[in-house]
This record gives sequence, C-alpha cells and structure tokens, in this order.
Amino acid sequence: MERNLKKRETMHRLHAMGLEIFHAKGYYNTSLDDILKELSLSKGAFYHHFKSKEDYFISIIQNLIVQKVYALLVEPLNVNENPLHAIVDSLENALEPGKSNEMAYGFMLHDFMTEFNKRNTEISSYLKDILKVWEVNLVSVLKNGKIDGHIARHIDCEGVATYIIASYLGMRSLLSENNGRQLKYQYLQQLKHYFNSITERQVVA
Amino acid sequence: MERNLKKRETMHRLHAMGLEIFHAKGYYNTSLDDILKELSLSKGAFYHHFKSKEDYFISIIQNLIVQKVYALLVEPLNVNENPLHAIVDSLENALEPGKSNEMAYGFMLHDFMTEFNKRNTEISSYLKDILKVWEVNLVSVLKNGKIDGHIARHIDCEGVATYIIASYLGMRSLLSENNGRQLKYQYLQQLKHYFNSITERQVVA
DNA sequence: ATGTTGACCGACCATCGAGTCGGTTTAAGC
DNA sequence: GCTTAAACCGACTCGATGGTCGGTCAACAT
Repeated sequence: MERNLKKRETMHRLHAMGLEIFHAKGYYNTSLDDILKELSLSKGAFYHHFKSKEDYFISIIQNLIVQKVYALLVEPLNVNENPLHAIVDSLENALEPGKSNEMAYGFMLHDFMTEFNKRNTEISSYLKDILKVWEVNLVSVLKNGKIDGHIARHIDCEGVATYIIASYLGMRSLLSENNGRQLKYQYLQQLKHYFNSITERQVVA
Repeated sequence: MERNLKKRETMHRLHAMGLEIFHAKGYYNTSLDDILKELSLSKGAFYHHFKSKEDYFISIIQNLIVQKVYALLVEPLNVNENPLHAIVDSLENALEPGKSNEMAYGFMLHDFMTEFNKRNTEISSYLKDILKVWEVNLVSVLKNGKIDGHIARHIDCEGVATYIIASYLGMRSLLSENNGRQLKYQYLQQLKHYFNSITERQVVA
C-alpha cells in the first residue's frame, strides 16, 4: 500500500508546484524542467504519471482550479440572504492577496483563459466551462434575489451576471500590475454603486 | 528617393501583417517565419529593418497600437458634451467587431497585456503606458462632467475610471470566446445602469 | 562608368524544450 | 528468497525558432 501512497504524494506535489509556477510564469513560459528541478524529479517520473504537458495541466485544472473557483466564488454566494451582499463579499474575499498557500490574488482562471485563448482550444474549453459554472450560479442567486425583493423586477439577471464577471476579470488584469490595495477598494466601491442602481427601491409610503 | 520609399513600404507591410497575425495567434505563438512567409520576405530582410522580434513588436506598438487606442478610446471622449454618453458611445464603437481592416473587436491592447504580463516586462510597460493614457483621459472628462453637473459630486472619478476600464477589459475576454452580439448588448445595458447610479440627480423643484 | 551602400536573400547556427527509452531501485505478491 | 512491476532516472532525439552572415542586385552619388 505504500506504493499507492508514494504515487499520490508525487502527483500531489506535481499538481501543487505546477499550478504555482504556471500561474507565476505562465504555462508556455514554464518548461517541465523548471518544475521538475524544483521538485528534484526526473523527466521519467513525470512521464510516468502524465502523458503530456497538456494532460498534466488539464489534471491540474480538474484537481485544483475547479476547487478554488467553487470555494472562492460559488459556495460563498449562498451565505447571505441578500445576493448582492453575498456577491460583494465573495469578490472582496477573492481579490484578497496572498490567501491560501501564498497564491497572490487567489484566483487565476482569467490569466490562464487569456493565455490559452487561440492557442489551445481544448484547455480553453475546460476553463470556459468553469467560468460558465460561476455564471450559472450567479444568475441563479440573482433570480432568487429578484423573487425575494432585493433586485428590481425589470433587471436582466443574465446581463448583471455578465457585467459582474466582466468587471471582475478585468479587475484581475489591472491588479496583477498595480497597487492592489487602492484598486480593490475603488472597484468594490463602484460595484456597490452599480448594485445600488439595480436594487428594488423601497416604496416609502 | 525610390530607395526610401521601398523601405517605408516594406516596414509598413511588416507592421500591418505583424499586428494582424500576432493578434490572431498571439506573439509567442507566432514565429517570424509565419509572418515572413505571408509577405514573401526573407529573414535577411527582416533583420535588416529590425534588430529583434521584440524590437519589431515595440515598433508595432508605437506605430499602430497607440494610434488605435487614441482613435477608438481617447478622441471620442470629447465628441459629446455629457462624458457618460461619450464613454458609452466610444465603448460601443470599440466593441464593434470587424471594424477597420477586418480586425475583430478592434482593440487588442488587453490581449497583449495579458500575454506579456510576467513574461516581458519591457513590452508590458509600453502597453501599460497606453492604458494609462486612456485612464488619465477618462478621469479628466469625468471630472469635467462633475463640474458641468452631469455626475454626482460625491463620486470618485478615479474609481469610476478604474471600474470602466476593468469592465471593458473583462468584456473583451468574454467576447473573444462567445456570441458577441448578445454579450455586448448586455454589457452596455448594465453599464448604463451603473452610469445612472452616479449621475447627478435633478432636483426637480 | 564605377564604386558604394541600402534592401534583400536564404542557408546555416545555436538553443531550448517536449517527449522517448533503456536502465535502476524498491515495494509488493507468492 | 525470488519475481514482477511500479516509480523513477537521465541521456538522448528531434523539431521549432530566433538570430547570423556572406552574398546578390539595383539605386544612387560622383
């Protein structure tokens, strides 16, 4: 049984280190040797576990990235009764730098999406699927929010979800190259203005 | 004098074709031979005009990308007296597919920024500078809009500019892989909601 | 006309990185 | 103990690609 343990251990190390370095330097800018050197592993070991660099990355997506997106962006959507508050809270948290295992700005889906866009359609589609999950969940809580009277009735929930996603993705682009603190604050501030504009007005009799 | 003409002609062809192919396939995913074959030019010709691939791309940035950003995003900011309307119009136009010389979704600054981020700091900084110019101009017209009574006084213009840029950049990520028509409409719709929330309310006496 | 130089050619070089493969070590089954 | 095969090693192949260099040709100056 120790054999099985060894395998899991090695694959886990490969996954974790791969995600870290790929995210830090970009997939195409990282050679397998870069990662292997860091782990003191050989080419042979690598190709024993994965059939290619691409297969390896897909494995990372399915084992780590999916989890992170769920944990950071999907599950928190249901912790607050008001969906707009839940969304603000989840984004605020997701934009927090240096969360879980020192990965700056926690969530790297967008970086990879842009890197693979037009270069590797298979990986792109995996990443798009993850984004889609987020979108679907956003739309769902927004619609509930409409029913519960938190969001104005004439609002297009799909449009709102799109807009939230767009601004969040773009924000991450800006964050990766600037003073994050202030940008994050500005972003959340404006997001609240926006949310204010789609909130159901209280008819103060 | 014909010699000079020939040179300008060749460099212009290299610039235009380079931008087109780099944008379509990505800088790192495009080899010089890809471009040279398309133009029936030789390696020798290329290195006669440019000292490296990187130098070549910087030249493209300075000659073409800067122009496009100005034309699409900066100059249109002053055509409408109300800055919020001017911004909506400019973004609507910039997101129009297939404008000027068949370049889908006109504006590619963001694609390049993400590609070079963490890989080539020199090129990144050139691209960031261009974005900065846009930002500065946005802030400027927003502040004028505040003076002219189009925007509520308590609004943070820098924050608004950041938010606009973020949502626009993110939008382009989404557009590059989906049904653009509907997304664009949704985006502009929500942008208007947002703008509505930062507009100076008329005190209807 | 003649020498010079700019524009261009294309074979060649050097490097890098993904993937291969025969070999070695060691846990597990009998 | 002995065999088997999983886990791993690392030298090697091989294609891709950025960049070099000696040479050709035609425009321009004198």
